[in-house]
Amino acid sequence: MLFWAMDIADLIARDRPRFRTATAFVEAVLREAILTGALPGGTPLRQEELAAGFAVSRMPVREALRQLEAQALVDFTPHKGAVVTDISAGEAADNYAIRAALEPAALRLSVPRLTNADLDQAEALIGEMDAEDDLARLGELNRRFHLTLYARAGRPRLIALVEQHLAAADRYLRFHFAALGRDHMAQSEHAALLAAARAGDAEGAARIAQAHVETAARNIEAFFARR
Amino acid sequence: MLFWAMDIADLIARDRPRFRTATAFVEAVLREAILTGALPGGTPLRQEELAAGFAVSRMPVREALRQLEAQALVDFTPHKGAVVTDISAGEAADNYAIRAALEPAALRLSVPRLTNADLDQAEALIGEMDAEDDLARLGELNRRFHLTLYARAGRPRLIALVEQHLAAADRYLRFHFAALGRDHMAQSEHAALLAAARAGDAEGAARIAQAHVETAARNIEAFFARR
DNA sequence: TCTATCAAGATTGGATCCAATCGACAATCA
DNA sequence: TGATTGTCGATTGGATCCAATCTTGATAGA
Repeated sequence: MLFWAMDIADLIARDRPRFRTATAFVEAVLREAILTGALPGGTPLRQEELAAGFAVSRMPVREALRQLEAQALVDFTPHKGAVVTDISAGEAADNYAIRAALEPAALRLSVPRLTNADLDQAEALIGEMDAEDDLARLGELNRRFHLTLYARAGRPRLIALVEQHLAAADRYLRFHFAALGRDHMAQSEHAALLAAARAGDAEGAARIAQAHVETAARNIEAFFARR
Repeated sequence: MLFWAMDIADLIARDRPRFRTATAFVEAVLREAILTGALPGGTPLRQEELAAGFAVSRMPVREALRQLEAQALVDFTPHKGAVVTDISAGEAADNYAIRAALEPAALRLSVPRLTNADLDQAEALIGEMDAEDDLARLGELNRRFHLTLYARAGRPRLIALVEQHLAAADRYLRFHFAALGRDHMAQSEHAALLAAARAGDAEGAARIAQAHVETAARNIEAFFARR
């Protein structure tokens, strides 16, 4: 049977129609499962097992796995199969190095063009984060807050890259929160980031964002060192 | 028939054994063809045609196309097929924005740990570029020069991202060189970059690299504006 | 006891076949 | 005449089957 075998029937009934092809559906569900931690790093992904779980043949599964491989979410070895990429200290360091470079760049482009509606939405998201306790929701809100501030960068590929790495970082944050509880420091940094954005200070916002990511990187690094 | 139908037989005989699977082979050849411009942007990629050209079934072709899609080298539309991503001004701007952010970051990590052998190799590559006239070779040398300086960053995913976008940039550079001829300015910037690296000045190298990428971005932008 | 070899089962890679979808063009109706 | 519908060819999506490869465990030999 499958890990979330009980929910999969509902999932198919609910979400499958939203996708044009079975490949797209399988890919979306697997990515979600990996990013939320439902499929932990190191889990082997047997094609036949997944195909049975999704009630499709092995082929859409194979194509979905290929795409996940290109997103560095699974490791593919010829004739051995796919394994969920495990979250090592090295992987985390890479992720944060990339984000520390990309997110300030996105802000420099986006901040001067943000509308009041964008800024209000970002502020609302900070409020929601204060009230939210569920980790999965918190990660989602955090991502949406940051992406709202990057929305006007006008560089779709750049933003897609940021989004991808932001989502991957949720896997580390899960550890982080589990170890540290709620991160009040991050919330005050979010407020500072929003204030800079509202003031139209792109350079200041970029600096805060870089420091924000680097702080998170140090936290995770310390966590891995203790473990 | 296939675009490079005459060479494909030799290619199979020579390079196919170097790959464990047909999928990997097809993917490598297609990527090379796209990046070198042999397959220009907008070219539709029919699965059956490619399969016949590579003397395989449609399945490895499909898997290869999925991976190329995740690398933004082809656009995939359900039930319509794959098309080589065309090089627009927007795509180029994205590429350069990403590189302008990532390459300085790579240098800050790598420069302090470069060995004399690394630096000598980079210098040798500059010499080779002076002597080389073939555009394809020039792009390859340019890429190797930059990657040599990033080699000690110790962030494999970051470097892989840089490598991928550096390779994609060759498609724009092809236009650039075609329009402008050899770029002497870039060569002197390479020399300045190497000098900073030799002096152990990571920050200075990062600044030069960022300016280097931004200059290239402006050149390409101007080219697209004229066209 | 340790190592090497080999055979069987499991699992993936690749080929072929069928179904679903799209595009274009012709036919029909307002 | 113009819009709509329907049909056919082309092309992709998905299922099933076979081949190639890996893993595991048993067996033989030193």
